[in-house]
Amino acid sequence: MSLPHAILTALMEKPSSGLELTRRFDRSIGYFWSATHQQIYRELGRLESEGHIRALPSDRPARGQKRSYEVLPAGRAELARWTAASQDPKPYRDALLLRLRAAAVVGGTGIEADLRRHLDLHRAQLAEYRAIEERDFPPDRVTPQDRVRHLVLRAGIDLETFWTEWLDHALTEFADLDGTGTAD
Amino acid sequence: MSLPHAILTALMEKPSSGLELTRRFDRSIGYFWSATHQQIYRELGRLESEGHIRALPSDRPARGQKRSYEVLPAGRAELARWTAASQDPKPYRDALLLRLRAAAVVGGTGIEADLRRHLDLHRAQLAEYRAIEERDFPPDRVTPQDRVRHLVLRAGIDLETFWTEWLDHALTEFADLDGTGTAD
DNA sequence: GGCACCATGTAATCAGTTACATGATTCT
DNA sequence: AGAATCATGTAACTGATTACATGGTGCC
Repeated sequence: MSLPHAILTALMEKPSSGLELTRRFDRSIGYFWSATHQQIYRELGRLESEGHIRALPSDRPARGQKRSYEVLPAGRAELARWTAASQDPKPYRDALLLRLRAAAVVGGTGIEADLRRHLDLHRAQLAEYRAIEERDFPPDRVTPQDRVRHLVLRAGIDLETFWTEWLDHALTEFADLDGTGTAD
Repeated sequence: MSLPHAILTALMEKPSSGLELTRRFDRSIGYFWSATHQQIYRELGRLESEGHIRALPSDRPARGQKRSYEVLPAGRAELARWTAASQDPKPYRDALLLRLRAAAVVGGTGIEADLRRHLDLHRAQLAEYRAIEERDFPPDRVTPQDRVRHLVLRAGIDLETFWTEWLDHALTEFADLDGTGTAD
């Protein structure tokens, strides 16, 4: 039950239409909570019917017409409640690690090319995060809000750093294995 | 489409019944691909009807009776195919980072207790992984299979290390903020 | 017989993905 | 008028979660 709260957060930061939200989910928010436009429109409908958000009065309701939303007090209260509530971490799932374990059991080195591809993707993501850090978080002018946001970005940077290092290490291991034989 | 392959991998390592698989998913495999017994039984049925696995001949089919499965050649081939196929990484989702961003916008420190709880959980997981590393991966006797498995375990250890460090850092940031005021 | 535990399932629901549909606006 | 793009949706499906149901075995 996180998507509605992701949308509430985004709308608190700045009232937006569905498409604008979609674009923002492709950038900042999507870095840790991705969503497609279909999900977003469906959820905007729910949030409105629950009284958590409302369309800006200036926007008349019509298909193909832009409709921007803002958060109502009830929505803000719900967001604060959810933020403070205790939540168990979701069970972790990682297809790449699973595939590596599978590769160990079927004895395949066919996964190597994809490891390299993932390494490139993570390197690119890391570079993007670092660019954001330089642009948006200069050492001076740090409000409490800025510090929390920087903390979140730091998690992204450190995670991508971990993956690039791990994949790099994995690839050298595989290079070794190819030399000594991998068949079961 | 990873659960069937997770089950195939587990069954390749050792033929098992549904409940035994469930227990193994609570331990080793579940560390990067969790599944409940309901999912597992459903998937075992599918895999059997597709001819990827079969019940061991010794087990007669009856409700409440143990039924162990083994992987057939077709299942092994499917697993090898899937292992070598290219797959895009799934979009990342992390509720805790989302909540932190939400906290920044509603100005709440109520999330602190849960950060501490998550820190404890990650510390415990890290300790468990390290224990497994010491028990199952002594420096000597390293077959290629062992090296790949160690690599996977290393990913788990490094990820948990990252989270404990990050959460620790986050908590000190929050301690600072409480001193200077966090309200928006 | 009653209870705990082993073992296998069914059903309902929910969140996320994929494919497709439709209207409005702007540019040529 | 046609094409591109902006903008909002519908529908079908898949995977995962939650709650519940049922039978079997061993033990007291």
